[in-house]
Amino acid sequence: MNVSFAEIQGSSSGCFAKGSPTRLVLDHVSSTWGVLVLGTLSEGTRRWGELRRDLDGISEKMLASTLRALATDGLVHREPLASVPPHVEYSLTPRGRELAERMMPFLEWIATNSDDEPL
Amino acid sequence: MNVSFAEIQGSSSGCFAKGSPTRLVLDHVSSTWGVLVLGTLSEGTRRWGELRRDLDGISEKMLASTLRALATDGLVHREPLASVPPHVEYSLTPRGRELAERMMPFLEWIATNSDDEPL
DNA sequence: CTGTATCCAATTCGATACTG
DNA sequence: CAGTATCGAATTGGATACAG
Repeated sequence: MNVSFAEIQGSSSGCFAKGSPTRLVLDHVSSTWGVLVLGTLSEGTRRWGELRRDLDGISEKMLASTLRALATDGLVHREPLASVPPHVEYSLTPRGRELAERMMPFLEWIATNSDDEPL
Repeated sequence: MNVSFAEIQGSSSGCFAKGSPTRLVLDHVSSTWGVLVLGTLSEGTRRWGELRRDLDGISEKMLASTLRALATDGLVHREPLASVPPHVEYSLTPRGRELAERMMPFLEWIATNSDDEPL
């Protein structure tokens, strides 16, 4: 391993500590829907209704709060279109794309190693 | 991005779907304490009491259930030592180490990009 | 020392209904 | 279409006490 966990933690004194900004982002991103929203948006821009369909099983409440959290963290961009009927488009910010890229190898490993492996 | 989210999802038909083994592991690993336990164990073997001290703020209940979940997933190895007083050592399995390695770039990015960045 | 059991508070989440 | 408001159910999480 080229970077140790201790080094990461030490890099900003008590990072991942309860209440730290780092920890907040970690919580947002590592939540069930956070991961799936970021993954879906990594495919491209989506409208509210599309996200709701793609993320099968998500409630409107969770979709709203997940998007708001990620937008606040500067990972997701919200673009309201001045049209009738109203449309809003969601996409990853450059930061969001960076994060999503680093998340993929991780998700890929889980997908290929956790769907049937015995123990 | 070299691997798309859609490809990952499609790779095992409905992976990350609610109730799938993949989703279970994702939930365990992406929980607050799951990440921190894996990170700490990536530093080396730890005893129960050491983990409790290192993971400041964790309750015995959460430590127990997190360790049990990760052990069930085959990511953490539990080694009871036949001694008095009793000792138990926890360490990452080979699979756990693989996962931890893939988690590090991700954690590193959050640590360096989310501790002060404005927006 | 290493846990398990229990109780209780706090939070999360989903379903539904409703607004701009 | 794109949300917000509200309520209740379910889950999570912590503190404490206790057992092997």
